[in-house]
Amino acid sequence: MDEEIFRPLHMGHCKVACSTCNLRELCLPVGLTQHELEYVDKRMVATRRKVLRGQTLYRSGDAFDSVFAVWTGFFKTCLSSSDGREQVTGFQMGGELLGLDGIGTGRHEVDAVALEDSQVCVIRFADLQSLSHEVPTLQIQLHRVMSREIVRNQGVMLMLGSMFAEQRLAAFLLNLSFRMKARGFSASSVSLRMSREEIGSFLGMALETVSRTFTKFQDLGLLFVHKRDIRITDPVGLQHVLDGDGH
Amino acid sequence: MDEEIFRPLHMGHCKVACSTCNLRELCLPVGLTQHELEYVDKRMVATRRKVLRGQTLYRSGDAFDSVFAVWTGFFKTCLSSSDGREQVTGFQMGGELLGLDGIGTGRHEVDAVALEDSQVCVIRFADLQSLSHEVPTLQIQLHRVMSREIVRNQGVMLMLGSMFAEQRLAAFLLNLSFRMKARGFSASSVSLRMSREEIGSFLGMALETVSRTFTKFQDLGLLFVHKRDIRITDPVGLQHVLDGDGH
DNA sequence: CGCGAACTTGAGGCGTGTCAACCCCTGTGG
DNA sequence: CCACAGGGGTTGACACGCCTCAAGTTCGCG
Repeated sequence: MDEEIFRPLHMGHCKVACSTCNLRELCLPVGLTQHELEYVDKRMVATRRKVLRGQTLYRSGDAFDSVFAVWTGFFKTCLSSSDGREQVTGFQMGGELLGLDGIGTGRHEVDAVALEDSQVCVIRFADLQSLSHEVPTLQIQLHRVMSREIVRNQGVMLMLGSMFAEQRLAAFLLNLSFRMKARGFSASSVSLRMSREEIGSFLGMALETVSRTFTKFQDLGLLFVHKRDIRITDPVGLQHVLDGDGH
Repeated sequence: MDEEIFRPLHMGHCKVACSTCNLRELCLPVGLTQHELEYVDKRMVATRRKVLRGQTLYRSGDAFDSVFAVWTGFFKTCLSSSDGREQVTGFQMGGELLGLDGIGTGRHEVDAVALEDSQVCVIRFADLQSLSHEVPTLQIQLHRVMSREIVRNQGVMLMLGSMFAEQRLAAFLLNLSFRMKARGFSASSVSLRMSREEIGSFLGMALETVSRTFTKFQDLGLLFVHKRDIRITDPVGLQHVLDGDGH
């Protein structure tokens, strides 16, 4: 495959330093002291891996031995059932962890696919576990991340179980906007990295409904849509849609 | 309140022993050696708490300091959004853990309500964390439990996002049946502890649709319904419904 | 005995999925 | 350089699954 040509760019074994990473306040080591960070740098063997757009970071069924922190780029995770139904279960951006699904069984339970050229920090889970013995803050932080993932997924369940299409899309956009803002990007100007189909799968609706709802939001003056570029002009209005004002 | 009368029965400070618990192979300490189990008994201060039917074990917003293992009985967890929508996010039975949602923020994010008179083991999370330093198997096990919770929730997302009402109810019943069987109960004779409304909330459908689907399953010869007693006569047929055979 | 909660069943309407046509953009190969 | 194919997106017409509303039943309990 052509990708072999790019191997030198993969930086497959480049050493990673959390202490100097600009995502450290959003990522696993949140709240660690400088001293702890440097200790983690020394002890945790994390390498970096490049994943090109469309490539999978891991697949359902792959043996689990590492978790991955998104450094640059954008991912989706999706779960496929035996009969071919597919559900996007989340989108991950800088500082977010991938692969926690594999801990339970020792095998990954979902696919993780890059939606744009991306780089992840590869963290061997055995290392993380043993290191968290020595750095209690790190252990606490790992537990927090996992717990938040549980809560986040329950929020998605609320969305899928009890909202209309408009509310779901509003929730999705506001969430995306919030996360972009936390990473220093504009909260109003969102560039979607995923297709209408992927949004629809995540939100439990047909891609046509996603498209229609975008145009409806535009007609309502809440945002401007141009392909995958969204400019949110009325976040408060979007919040009202989410809150169900008008139903 | 009358419940004060029953205080002596609450066994609020009764010492709990994992090593002699008949749920130990389903609960947090799965896979620990006898020696490790006894060590856990000595070091982990777990007490037992009784929760009567309809009472809450904890509420969203409560300070988090413990996780709970269901010993006897049956619970639901539900998430309520600001505008009063409510979503049941799960049902928990013997050996399953409650309260993991609170780790991330230090406050519980959902309500946990007993659906029948129940007893839980109260495990102070700080104890669990420090003990897991000394018993690596325990730490691994905790991580597994949390990971499985994440995967389970993603399965629910698949259900809510891409299945018809019949498939959802089939999935729900088969899952319940499976878990009952794992606890030594009959897989075919299931006694529901929750109302149609609670099932509907969990499955993202109206209670009337739950009711109608039950009768439809009965008409198809898949099961017998009598109020909350379900007798599954054709689990394979139910599985076919779940798999979407016929759509 | 009567009340209310839980459940069932029916009728009708609404939200959204499905199917199809069409447009736009990009990449490819003649 | 243009023709063409293909993927992604939009829009419309229609169908259908499920929600809503309402009435009726059963059961447990005061």
